[in-house]
Amino acid sequence: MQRQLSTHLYRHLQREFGLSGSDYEILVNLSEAPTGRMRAFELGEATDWEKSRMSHHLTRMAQRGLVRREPCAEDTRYADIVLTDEGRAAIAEAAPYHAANVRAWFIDAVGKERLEVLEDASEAVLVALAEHDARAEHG
Amino acid sequence: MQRQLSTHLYRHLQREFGLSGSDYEILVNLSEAPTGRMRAFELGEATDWEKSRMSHHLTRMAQRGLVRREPCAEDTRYADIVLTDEGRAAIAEAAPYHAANVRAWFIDAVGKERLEVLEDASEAVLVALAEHDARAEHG
DNA sequence: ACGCGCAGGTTGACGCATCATCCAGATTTG
DNA sequence: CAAATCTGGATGATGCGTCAACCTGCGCGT
Repeated sequence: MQRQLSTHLYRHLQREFGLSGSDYEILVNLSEAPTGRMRAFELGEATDWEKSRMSHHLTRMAQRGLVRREPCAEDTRYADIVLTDEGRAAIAEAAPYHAANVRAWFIDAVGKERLEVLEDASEAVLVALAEHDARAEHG
Repeated sequence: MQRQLSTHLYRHLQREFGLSGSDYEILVNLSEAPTGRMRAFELGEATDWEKSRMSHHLTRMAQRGLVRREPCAEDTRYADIVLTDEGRAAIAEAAPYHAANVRAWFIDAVGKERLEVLEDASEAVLVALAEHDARAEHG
């Protein structure tokens, strides 16, 4: 089910707006940032991606003109990521439709009560994984 | 959560047994087939993959010696996919550990009651997607 | 003051997934 | 019977994600 849902969601984004799910995630985070600029590792925390994935993806998005790397004052060696006008336009156009799809296909289909159960279940799985990691580290 | 769980599951398979999640899925299906041989499109139905993904993946698995394409009696133009000894050994070794991980990290963590709710929810999402597809086709 | 570790980030190689396109043989249709 | 169509499948190009290796300054210990 998860696969089918993601496939539908991302296919829609791709066909209607030329954005991948990953593009969308980055653009949303950037557009929600008050200053409109973030460091790569902040995006990493927000999206929970590996740093190398982030770097590769930002490179590709920069080539398509959605995003720009801009030298960051105060921290010589690193760069800020900033939305281009094009990037801002893309997310503004896509977001309402994507949100509507998520609501129709997932949130409404699942319903409020089951959604709460699902949140608890997710939490429980994450706890189980964290416990396993903890054991692996010092075991 | 779904991403974290899959990552853990597949990382374990990869590191301990050198198998990807996709490899595993194919091997399980083949090893469960009474005759030990299946046509590619049967595997496609069982896994719900696109045909081109199947073809590419079988090519890679064949190169690694897990699987073999064997001309199929009765149906000249197509080929059966058969497990090699190596493939059978790989799945026999990996399956118990993988199943244990799925149980510990997912099934037990979620618990029986929540699991049932989750099944209903999945079903509801699939219905919503199917309805959308139906509308799109003749609309 | 200097060396060294480390956090943030980049790069290259590789495997994987999708799309579009093509192919052969079988089946329908005119 | 011939032409269009359908089915099962292969292939090439391209984008994505991971791993391993590497680079670069900052900060810490001595």
